[in-house]
Amino acid sequence: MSNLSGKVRIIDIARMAKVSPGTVDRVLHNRGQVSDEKKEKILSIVEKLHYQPNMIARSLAMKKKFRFVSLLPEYRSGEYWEAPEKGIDRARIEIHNYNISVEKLYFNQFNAQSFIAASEKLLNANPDAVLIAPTFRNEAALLMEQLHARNVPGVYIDSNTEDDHYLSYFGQHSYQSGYAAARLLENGLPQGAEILIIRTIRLAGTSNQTQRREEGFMAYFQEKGFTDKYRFTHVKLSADNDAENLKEMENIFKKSPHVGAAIMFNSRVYQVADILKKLKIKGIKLIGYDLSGGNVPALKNESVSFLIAQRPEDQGYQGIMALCNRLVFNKEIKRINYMPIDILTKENIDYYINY
Amino acid sequence: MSNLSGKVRIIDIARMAKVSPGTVDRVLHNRGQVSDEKKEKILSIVEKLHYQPNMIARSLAMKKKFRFVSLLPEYRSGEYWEAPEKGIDRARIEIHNYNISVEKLYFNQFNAQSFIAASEKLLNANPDAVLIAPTFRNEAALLMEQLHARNVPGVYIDSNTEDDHYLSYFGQHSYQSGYAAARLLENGLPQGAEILIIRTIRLAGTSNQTQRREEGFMAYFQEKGFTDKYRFTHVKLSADNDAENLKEMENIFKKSPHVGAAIMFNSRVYQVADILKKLKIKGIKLIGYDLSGGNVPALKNESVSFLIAQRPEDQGYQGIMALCNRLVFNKEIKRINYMPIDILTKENIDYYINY
DNA sequence: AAATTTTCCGTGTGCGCACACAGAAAATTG
DNA sequence: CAATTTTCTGTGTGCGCACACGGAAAATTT
Repeated sequence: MSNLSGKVRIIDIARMAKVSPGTVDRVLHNRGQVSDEKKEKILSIVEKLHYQPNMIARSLAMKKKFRFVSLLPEYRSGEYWEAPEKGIDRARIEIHNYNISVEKLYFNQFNAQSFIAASEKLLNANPDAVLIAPTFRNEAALLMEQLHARNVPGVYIDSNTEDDHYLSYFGQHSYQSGYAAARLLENGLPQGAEILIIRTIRLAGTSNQTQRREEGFMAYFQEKGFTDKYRFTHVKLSADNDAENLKEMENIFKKSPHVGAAIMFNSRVYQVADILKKLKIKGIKLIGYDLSGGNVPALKNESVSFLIAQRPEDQGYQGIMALCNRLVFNKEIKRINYMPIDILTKENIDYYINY
Repeated sequence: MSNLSGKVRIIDIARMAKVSPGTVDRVLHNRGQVSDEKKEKILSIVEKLHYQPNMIARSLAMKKKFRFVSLLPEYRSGEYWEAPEKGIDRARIEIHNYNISVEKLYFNQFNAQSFIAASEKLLNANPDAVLIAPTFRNEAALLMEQLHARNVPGVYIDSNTEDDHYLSYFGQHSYQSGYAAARLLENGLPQGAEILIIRTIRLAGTSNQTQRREEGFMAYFQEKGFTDKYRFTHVKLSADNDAENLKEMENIFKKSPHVGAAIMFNSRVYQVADILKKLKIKGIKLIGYDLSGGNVPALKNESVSFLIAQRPEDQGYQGIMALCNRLVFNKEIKRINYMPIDILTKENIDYYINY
């Protein structure tokens, strides 16, 4: 080669194959119009020299503009879904010079109809790639199928569906995270203690995510043969009626003096912490999920013992980057990407915030 | 603007300021040779339009080659220092098209002289930026000072020194990680239990890293007023004499029947797990650091309860990327970057490996 | 065998920027 | 005021690649 950096360029290959750069280009992009003879010669040289296209130059030259669209639940400041969006923005800034734009669409996570409406908008936007939080699984699968038919790659974050039309998934192994939570909860718990499993009643039904977590949680005790060692009580709280929730919890503690721990599989364990505080009940080991909203102060003031987190910002970031790697850099993308199951305590949480 | 993407280019600014692109270039790079009048006009337009140079195009055009050099301890496969190097390699591949090369130098982490020798090699290599694991703090600080005098930015990973000539640091808050470990160890431990604090004797003396961890660990018990609640026993093990270590531990357990937990602040807790297994001692809560070597199987077979990890791969990756961002993209770099204090158990470790 | 179509291939241009060079304008000198 | 120096500014080239265009060579048709 005659270039300084020692990197193989198209023109190097062209010269070695005694053809023009244009011909090499045609081979590399599979655009045909090349005789088999020259094609094979070029490919063998590409192989031998381990040619790697200079992505910098490629993206500078590329005329094509990519349009990414994300579809996430609406949120208010401090809520869970702020984090994935932050990750998406970080990715956007990083890749916007590759002629990639990222638009955002939102739906109401308690209203399937709004998801459907947003889906339509998304399809009309004619995206080159999409990132979806499939809160409504069936509707999401339907959308993904349509995208697949149009050859538009899509990634899921947070949870995935059972259809196999998506390019990639970034999220937690919900079952295993419940299993890990069980271990933390059980550690040091006295025999015969009562464990509260608290759910929030929702119009839309229990999410698949929290359900799998609960399954994993229970599996721990079953596998260890601890189902008789503790008492499990299921509690249902309203999503909005605080007064009623207070009464409900008061009743439970009246009936059960041996409650040792409680767990909540969604991101609102701080509400339970609040209730316990109001009832002046102490010494209950509380475990919840995610860094959102009131959970951080609750962990810091020790009313919550552990939080299980799932790197939501990374999910957004990596989801977008996967699409970029696929479309722009033509890389292979791993299909299932489980995020680490982060265990947060008062003592280490500071190093997870804004990391 | 007349370009499609809506991005401001140098030529757009030139046209608006009624000058040539070359003049704008001179202003942007502070190369002088521009009249104050035009300079100010150009700068005001740059400001108003929020001009952001296209880094893609810049790096394609840039003639300058950057030479990064890393200085890490030598290691054998599976050992701790394999991870940072993996991160460095990942960064290297990602940035090699920006005309950045990364060379690696090594030293023997038990021999200060080898660090000094490697330092000399490093300086002779005339690097544009360096990444250093300052195992030998004084020697590292000296090296950093010389680099600083030559205007060569350097980052520390793993631990840092007290000099202030480094650009940035990526590593764990050792003290706090010891504090967090204490919390995990104490949870569920019965009153009066004995806690073993195990060190490895080293010729080079205790590393600053493990010392700070131990300080944080002890601080937890002091702050909580638990110093009398438990008994603390310090144990010293040889770095190589397994037979002697076995005898030493056997003696300890003969004398102390109430050992409830043990902690080791370096990455070799699996050795203690081995010893306990040979002595057929069970029910001891063992806590250690890092995912290296035998620690992973020890955690998985439950002979170790918790491992504290510090994302060594990320340290290497982010360290190199920081240098790249500083030199190539001229970005501001955060000086102190504490890595999350990851808490690993049998239940979540799988999702940290190869993440 | 000439005309037409199809297959194949080389050349040229531009992406946005850095940087070299030449040349114009202004300032200084004699 | 001409000659020289200094200050300033515009033009041109290339980084490695994608892609359009035009045209040569071969294959096919008339």
